[in-house]
Amino acid sequence: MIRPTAKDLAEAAGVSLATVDRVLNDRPNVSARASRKVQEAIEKIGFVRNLAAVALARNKIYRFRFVLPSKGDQYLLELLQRVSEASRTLKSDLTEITVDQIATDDPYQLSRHLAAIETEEVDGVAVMAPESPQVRDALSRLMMRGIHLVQFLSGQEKLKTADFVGVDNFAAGATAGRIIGRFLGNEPGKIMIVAETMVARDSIERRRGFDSIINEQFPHLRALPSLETYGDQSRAAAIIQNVVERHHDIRAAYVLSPESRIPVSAISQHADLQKVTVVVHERTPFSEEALRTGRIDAIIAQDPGHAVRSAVRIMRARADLRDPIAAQEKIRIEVLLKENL
Amino acid sequence: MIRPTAKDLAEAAGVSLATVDRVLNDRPNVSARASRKVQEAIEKIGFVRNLAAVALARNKIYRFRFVLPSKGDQYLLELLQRVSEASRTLKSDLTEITVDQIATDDPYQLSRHLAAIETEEVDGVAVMAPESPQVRDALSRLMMRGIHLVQFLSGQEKLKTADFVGVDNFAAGATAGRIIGRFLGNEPGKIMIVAETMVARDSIERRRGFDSIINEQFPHLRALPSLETYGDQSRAAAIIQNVVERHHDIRAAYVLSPESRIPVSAISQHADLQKVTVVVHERTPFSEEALRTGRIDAIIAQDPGHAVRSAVRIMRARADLRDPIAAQEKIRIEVLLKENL
DNA sequence: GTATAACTGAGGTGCGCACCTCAATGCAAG
DNA sequence: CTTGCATTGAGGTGCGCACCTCAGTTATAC
Repeated sequence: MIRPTAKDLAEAAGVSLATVDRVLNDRPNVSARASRKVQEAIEKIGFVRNLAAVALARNKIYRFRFVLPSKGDQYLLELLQRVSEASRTLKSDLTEITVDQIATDDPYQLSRHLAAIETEEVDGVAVMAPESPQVRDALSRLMMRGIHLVQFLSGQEKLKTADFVGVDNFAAGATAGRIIGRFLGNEPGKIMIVAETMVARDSIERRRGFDSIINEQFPHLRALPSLETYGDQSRAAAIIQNVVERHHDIRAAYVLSPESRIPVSAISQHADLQKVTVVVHERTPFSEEALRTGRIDAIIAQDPGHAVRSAVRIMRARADLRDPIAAQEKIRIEVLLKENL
Repeated sequence: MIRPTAKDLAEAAGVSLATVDRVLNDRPNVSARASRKVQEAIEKIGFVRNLAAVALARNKIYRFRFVLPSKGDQYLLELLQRVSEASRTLKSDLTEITVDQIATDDPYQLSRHLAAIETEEVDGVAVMAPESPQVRDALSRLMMRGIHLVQFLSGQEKLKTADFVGVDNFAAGATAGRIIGRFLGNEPGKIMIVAETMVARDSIERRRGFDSIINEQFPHLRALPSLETYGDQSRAAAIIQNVVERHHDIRAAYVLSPESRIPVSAISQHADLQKVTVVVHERTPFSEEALRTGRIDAIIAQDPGHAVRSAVRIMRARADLRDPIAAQEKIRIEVLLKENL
């Protein structure tokens, strides 16, 4: 037999096609005995469902939605591009992807937006938004309405019943710590730490991971308190100037936020910081170029293309009531140097 | 219109379904005018083929084959597992994957094996085998017989018409060089380099990449001539002992080969090499454990799971006469530290 | 025992497309 | 004009499965 079909399966199991269908699709009104006979026959003849036929017969269009921030810099742009790429590629797979750009830092607005998503119009939602109790509740309600949720690349407390796509930020921070610690060697010194804002849970976790490694493994180094740029170029220059004046042995800088353009520009322009080792997060056109030209020394990244595709695969699996393949969906913490860009 | 079908397309283009079919599948006997009308209608109504229906109608089973070495250590095992995983997952996608394990280091045997592959029984072949003129010819002949070839993770000269899955080994070596160079700091010292054999093109390219970085960027370090273990534990211990006796300032070790168990064990056991920085290639249960326990300092890796899935996607695309999505198929050179394992 | 619920089988339809046949039309060369 | 070939349309079949209906059967409760 070339490739057994459901009909062959029915024959092998000694039941009718209708019963095979009931078993395969978990429909009610099947006796334990019939179910067992079908299961055994599946093993015996090596029946494997033809997913193409399933998809065609179901004739279901999967509708997934990405909820992303409305403002950001290059990293957000990168992400949007990856989503629209995936959207194009997956159209032929009966999958339609839409993007909502929301002021995700306004919990009220975000919650309202999530509440307005209709169960009928969407099978899964991937949300990238900062932590807040209100948002967490809105996400829970979303799931209770039967919409599959993916917490996407963002620093929310993990909801037990939701899937998560992204890296462990504590580990990412620890990785940055290891890199900086090893790159600096044995001489003592201080490490400047810069973030857009320390309200973001991502940054907090990275900072904790970073500190844990520096304190344990590199006690001769000292990580300074986090500076916050609030995404403002001149403020960044000012606070960095201030720190440099107060500390004369700054040997490294670690940028916690995914958008590194503003802090790195400020650092590069400061005369006293030409020789510091700089580590940032996320690959963007800016950080890539900075790594090439030596303005920074390493990037800790998570591939946004992988992340998007992974989120879609997970939502797709959930929509089909399957479990995602965990091993395949793990997003790696990448360490990028000039040589492996 | 929910989702336009070929019938809708025919209507919009003002032609028959038969002509639409001819255009969509590049069949002969279509006038330029008809073809243009269909193309325009595709744009106009946003027609996208339903791949599930295509797959079902074609009812074609894709048969792909991996040709892998018959002997190896943990890295080979890892690879075999990933292939069999993919094989299981893809059965429902009408894709059957088989594995041939051949003494790939015997060009004659390998060539004969490749020559024996029938066009009828296989749509694509992924070959992992070392360089040799005879093998290269056999691969060319394979392609001329219409079988799609993927050069898989191996150090062959790239054939222009074949696809390649794997990393740039020169860059991988350079990355190792950068890591070791930065980890060692400014003090001068020597770097021991170990390989199973330097006949393998992978090792040669890595060595070249490594040297280029060390020589240019870290001139105070010196990379010693490559040692060859030939996969023999006692020989490894002996040659390493020999090198240690002749050089008293060895500060790092770099293992070129994918199988690192034997050289790293020898290094760990040597009293004078307890503090050297060790960098190896490929993640295996052994190298992972060694990184965790601090016996090695970094792993330069390429994810075998990704590689396998990528090879399959490429063979699938070629079998459908599509082009693979290059951006998605690029295998990254990963830098693994204890923190981002 | 009977009433009821739980199960089972037979059969049909349709998903969107590939692939095939056959007849009909157009067009150019001679 | 005829011959021959390229082009086009109409129509049909089948891929493997989901989903539906309805009649018939078996187990269970009372």
